[in-house]
Amino acid sequence: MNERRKPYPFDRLEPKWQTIWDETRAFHAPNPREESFDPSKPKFYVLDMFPYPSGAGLHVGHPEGYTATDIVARYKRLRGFNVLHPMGWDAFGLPAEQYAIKTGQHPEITTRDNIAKFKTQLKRIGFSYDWEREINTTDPAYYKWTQWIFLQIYNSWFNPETKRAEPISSYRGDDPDNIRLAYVAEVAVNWCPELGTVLANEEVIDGKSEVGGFPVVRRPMRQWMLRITAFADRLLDGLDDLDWPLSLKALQRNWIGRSEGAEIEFQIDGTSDSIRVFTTRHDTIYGANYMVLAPEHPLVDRLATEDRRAEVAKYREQVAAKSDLERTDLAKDKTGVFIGACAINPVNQEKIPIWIADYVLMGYGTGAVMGVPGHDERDLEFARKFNLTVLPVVQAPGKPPEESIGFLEDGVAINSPIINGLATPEAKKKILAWLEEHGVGRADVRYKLRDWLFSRQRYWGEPFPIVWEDGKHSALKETELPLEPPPLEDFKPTGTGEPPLAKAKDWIRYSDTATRETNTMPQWAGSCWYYLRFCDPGNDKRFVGEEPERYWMGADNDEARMTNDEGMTKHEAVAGSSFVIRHSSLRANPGGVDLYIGGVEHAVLHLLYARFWHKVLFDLGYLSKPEPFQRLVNQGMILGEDNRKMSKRWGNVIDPLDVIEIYGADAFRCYEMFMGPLEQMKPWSMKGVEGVSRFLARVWRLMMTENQAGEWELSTALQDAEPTKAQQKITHATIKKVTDDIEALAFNTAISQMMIFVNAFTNSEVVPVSAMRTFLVLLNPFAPHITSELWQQLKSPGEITQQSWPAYDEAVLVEDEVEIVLQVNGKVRDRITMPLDSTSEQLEAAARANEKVRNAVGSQTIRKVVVVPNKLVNIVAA
RNA sequence: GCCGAUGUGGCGAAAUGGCAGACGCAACGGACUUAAAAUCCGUUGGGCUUAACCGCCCGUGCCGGUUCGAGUCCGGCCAUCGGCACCA
Repeated sequence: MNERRKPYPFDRLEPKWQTIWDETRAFHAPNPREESFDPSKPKFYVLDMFPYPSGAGLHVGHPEGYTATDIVARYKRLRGFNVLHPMGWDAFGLPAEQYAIKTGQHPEITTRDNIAKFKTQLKRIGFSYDWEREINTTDPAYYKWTQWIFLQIYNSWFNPETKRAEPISSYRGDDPDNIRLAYVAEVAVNWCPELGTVLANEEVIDGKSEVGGFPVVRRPMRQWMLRITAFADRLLDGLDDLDWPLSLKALQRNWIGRSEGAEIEFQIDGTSDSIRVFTTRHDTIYGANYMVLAPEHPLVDRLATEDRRAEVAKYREQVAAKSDLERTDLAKDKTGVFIGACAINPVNQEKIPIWIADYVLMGYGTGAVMGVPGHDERDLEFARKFNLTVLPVVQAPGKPPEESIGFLEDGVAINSPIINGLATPEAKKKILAWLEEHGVGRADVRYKLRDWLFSRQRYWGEPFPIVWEDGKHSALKETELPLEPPPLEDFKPTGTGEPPLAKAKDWIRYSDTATRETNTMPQWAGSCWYYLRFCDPGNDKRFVGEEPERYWMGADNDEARMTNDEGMTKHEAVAGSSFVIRHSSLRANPGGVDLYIGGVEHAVLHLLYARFWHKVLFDLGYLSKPEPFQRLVNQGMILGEDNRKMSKRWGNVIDPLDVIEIYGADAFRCYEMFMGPLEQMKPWSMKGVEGVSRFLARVWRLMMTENQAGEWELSTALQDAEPTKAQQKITHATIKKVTDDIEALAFNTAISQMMIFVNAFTNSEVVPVSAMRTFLVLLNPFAPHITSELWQQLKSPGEITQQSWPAYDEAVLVEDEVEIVLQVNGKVRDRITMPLDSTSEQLEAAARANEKVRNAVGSQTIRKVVVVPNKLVNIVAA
């Protein structure tokens, strides 16, 4: 069987150019003070979400985003930018550890092998990364600084006055451990028995672990938490000025889940205890005729009356036995028990019974709600189930009170003495004022966001730089970093919740009286700041040098420091004018990572966590900008040819290296970009790759022909000739279209235009070299290998990677004649050619004289004529 | 239920409110070839009409609106996908 004939020799020239780029450091981005640094060049930081190097190697999803950023990086270099385009490895994580448990091979070895494989594969696609900046989160020289940043967080608190993270030294209270941004707390955590570790809320999907899909149960444990909730408002406000997909901003906003309402205090009848509830509908308080506590609420034990105790205990047991999944699954049917005690409704002094029910969650608000069955679906369901009275207190527009039950929107208050007749917003204000006046309530804001559960019971992660003594934790000294994990033979989780590191008895012992923390950090820790490390990866004095950080992360002018998003939340500031000024100046002065492309799956994980760390480091004065990623784009998923998600199960997985073997890296890159819009989900098609490969082969044959001996040589059609007018026009039109499309990340249409260009030159007897050189530069970011080779074959000066991006001349694009569309009543009747810039009168006259127009108008009267110069004439007749 | 995205040929898709379907795939026809592959040239939304040319009608999920003119803007539905989900 003959070897499949290659349409052009990509198998030779692609490795050739990859070697040249490596050897000439073609894509090294110099830092300030480096010899080759050119201060006159503007910077551009274009970043990929660095991969977890799994054993399976690259799949076609990775290179989609990577190709997009590579095109932008190469394009920006040609436009004279100093481009930071780095790559690295997010290499701590469960798969390597689980593999280690199965095979006994140390995760370090697995990780090293996997990285080597990934790197080879990425290089084979021809990405223009600055490999001198490669980083690896499992490298002690890297995680030294992950640990160091953790200590910054540990040694900080959130000052509610300034709304900033500040060093713990500025705290004047008596128990600093209570207010640290990294703290230890006993909380009901997500415990995954199968994985033997706890997980963050963000890592639990439908009651199952995101990794592996194993069941997760609630279990109280002492764990490290990061106080991300303190930053909820700033994380929310910061989104406004970011150039991110709206859907992604919505995901984060949703996840943070801010709601404004009131906290109201209810006295417990016959005791001095009180219970606070949170509500967003304080205007409905007159309808509150019972109260519900979460079964885990700490006051339940105290408040339950003797005769109800057995019942209460039984219910609490039942609830505790349910997994999260069951608890939400059985959501339809309300359950609960009366605990015997009553509360007093502060507005009317009515005694209302207190229940516990699992539809109230301990984790949100105060773990207690006032039951307003008239205007809350869940409360209504509960009241109906247990035959509690239902009183309408908000009248729906156009409906009588009795039909307003179940009405959830804003209406008019009824059956509510203080606020009767008031529209909901006013009613809320008045009730709140009343509650405040009587000292039983205040305005309050609550979030769905929980503090970040930051410890894991794993081996393959960053150890905490923390020691324990007498039940108290303290930080390691900076000089003791990096703290490396102990060498372990047995990585298995203990199953008890005790971390594997606890098995290393020698390692744990810090001194005669102190022991090391044995938990490790979650996989997300390393990726929270890797984009900063890329700015200065070799620095062993600082996590990132000040000057490289200022240069690459954007702001070396004063304006940025003055216009950060901090100090006041937007919700407060919006009342004053300062917000408007700040808002516009932020927009005018973007910074940070200029373009960040990656999958949407990190919406409420990496992208939220990294923003949080960034803000802490910003507050502490280490960073130039309050936000890390100015512009973010999510690439769409690539499906299998059968339109299903690629998976082994369906046998529809495409291996990029197989594709490159047959069609070459350039064709692979171009096809991934030609498939459709970057952000869109789209199915793979081998036929499509073939089509793009044909296009590149046509580019090749435009300049090269095969001689008798089967060798490629320069085509004789190539000449130092002046391009014809038509050739010039198409060349300039292509420059314009490709330039605009790259800026808009519309790579599919850029490639279409280049296909049109090539089609126009195919079969030309004379192919002007100048037009070809221009074209090669345009195509270079997409297909860097073939264009580099052809550039050299054409004996062009220098390297193609060092050319400047062509400019187009608008004048060349101007036509002397234009086609005018003739419409009658909006329907196209004919097309005529007219001189450019014909007057409206000339166009109208030509239209009226046109035979097809006259036929279409017939005996009707012309009512109106719309003329769009150089475009169309529409005759309105009736 | 809430939030978000998407609906255009046989398929992937184009289209600053102004010629719907660019470009590519597939299909069909032709040239080259002993033949095939490769390559090049052409046709290709649906329908009606015509011997043929010509000519006409319909068409961007559905219904309505704004406009001289709507795939595009507005209102209301439907469907598919993604996220959140007893969040008070």
